[in-house]
Amino acid sequence: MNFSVSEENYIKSIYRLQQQQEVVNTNSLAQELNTRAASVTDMLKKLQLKKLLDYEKYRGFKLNAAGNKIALTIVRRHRLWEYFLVTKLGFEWDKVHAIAEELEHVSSIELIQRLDSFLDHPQTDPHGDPIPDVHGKFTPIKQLNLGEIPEKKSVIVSSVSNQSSEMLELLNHNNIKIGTGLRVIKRFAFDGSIEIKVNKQATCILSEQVSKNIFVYHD
Amino acid sequence: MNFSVSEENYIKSIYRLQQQQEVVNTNSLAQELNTRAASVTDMLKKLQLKKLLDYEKYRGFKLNAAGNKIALTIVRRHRLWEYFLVTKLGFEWDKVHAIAEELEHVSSIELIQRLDSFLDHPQTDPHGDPIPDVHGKFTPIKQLNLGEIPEKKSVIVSSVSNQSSEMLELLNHNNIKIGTGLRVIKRFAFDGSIEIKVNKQATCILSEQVSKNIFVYHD
DNA sequence: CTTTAAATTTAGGTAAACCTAAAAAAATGT
DNA sequence: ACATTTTTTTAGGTTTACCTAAATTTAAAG
Ligand SMILES: [Mn+2]
Ligand SMILES: [Mn+2]
Ligand SMILES: [Mn+2]
Ligand SMILES: [Mn+2]
Repeated sequence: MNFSVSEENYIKSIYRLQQQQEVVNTNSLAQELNTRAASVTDMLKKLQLKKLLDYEKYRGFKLNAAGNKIALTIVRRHRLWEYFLVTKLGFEWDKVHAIAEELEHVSSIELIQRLDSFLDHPQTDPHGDPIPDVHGKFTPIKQLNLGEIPEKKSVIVSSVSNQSSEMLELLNHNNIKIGTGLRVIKRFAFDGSIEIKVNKQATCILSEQVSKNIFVYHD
Repeated sequence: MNFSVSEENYIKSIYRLQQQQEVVNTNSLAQELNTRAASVTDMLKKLQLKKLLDYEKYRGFKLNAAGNKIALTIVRRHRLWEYFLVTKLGFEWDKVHAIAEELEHVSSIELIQRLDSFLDHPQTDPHGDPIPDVHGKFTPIKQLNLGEIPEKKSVIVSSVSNQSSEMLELLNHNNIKIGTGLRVIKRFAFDGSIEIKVNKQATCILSEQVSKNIFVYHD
């Protein structure tokens, strides 16, 4: 089947919200998509008619198996394009999302296959999020929150949940990116801030607000 | 200003038709866009309102300076993407047009600037058509038709006006592509066919139908 | 168990981009 | 010049994806 840009955006947003809430509700989807609840209801009916959605009036909704598969192909396209934009065209990570939001709707299957080969089958996008393969499969890295790593433990940055320019600026300043090795030196109970060593070199202090947005895995 | 996918497709098609006819008429545009005359009239009013078009009811229409500029940026995007698809992703030339037809509508200006740099500022697309620069300027190669090159003259293939798979197959078979050197050995008055030497090596016979679609410049 | 508040859906409407059929204008043939 | 054909426009629909405002359902509070 073939989907409109709007349908694809709805599907992807529902998928995203499902990572947090088992069942999605109308208002949160409306907020996510910058639209109104009434518009969401319209689209829900359409997606249900196309058999991508489990939906009961007033009770919330979620993607069924078919819907999930579609969502994963869109996520795959989005993240491959983001990877392309950063590694080949030299964009900073905070600039790629909006562009990938458009590119992800280009529908050629062969295009994505070839792009994937050209990029050497990357496993994660510039924000550390996993890229599903052609069949929608991916290995979710088990994410530990830097805010909860105890002192003296060494970890590697796997992803960052806040992908704003401000966050990027802060991380760049401290030479932290996806794949960087960190060691928690000291935790300050007073404000939740932590002192860390970056790549076995410089140390720096991160506020709790920052460390909560950084996800890591064990060394 | 910002244009819809539909508006951009109309603008580009009008531009294309203007290369052949000074003033464009409703029916030919409808045919070009696979739509109906009434739909074209609707869009003409809109483009006129947006001041991109010189248009007088029943009298035909053409892009004004502003419209032309827009057209050239869309052509630029289209051809850069085609070049990317062929040189980086390894597509054959007959497969890229439809995909570029979608990619050309991705609106980021920085994307196209960076893509252009990444590709090393190519001058022509895979079909030999010139790629306009950021300001819409390009040097139109003066096109000679292979069907009119006299015997014993050597030329270089600059573009091919029929970009079908069938044409590609025939050219591939004879090792002819953009940039290939050709020498006209003999012209046969009987059917307009010509014997040519390809890259100073093998010779082959091209029908008039084929040679008319190949454009060349002097060695 | 009501009453009130919040979430969701329905009703009815708009704009973009299409369409068919009919009317109007321009071009053509004799 | 006038009738006929062709081209183009207008009139009036449709579909998609939005919207606001009102009605309905569910959840929360007293
Ligand atoms: Mn999108
Ligand atoms: Mn991402
Ligand atoms: Mn297009
Ligand atoms: Mn081309």
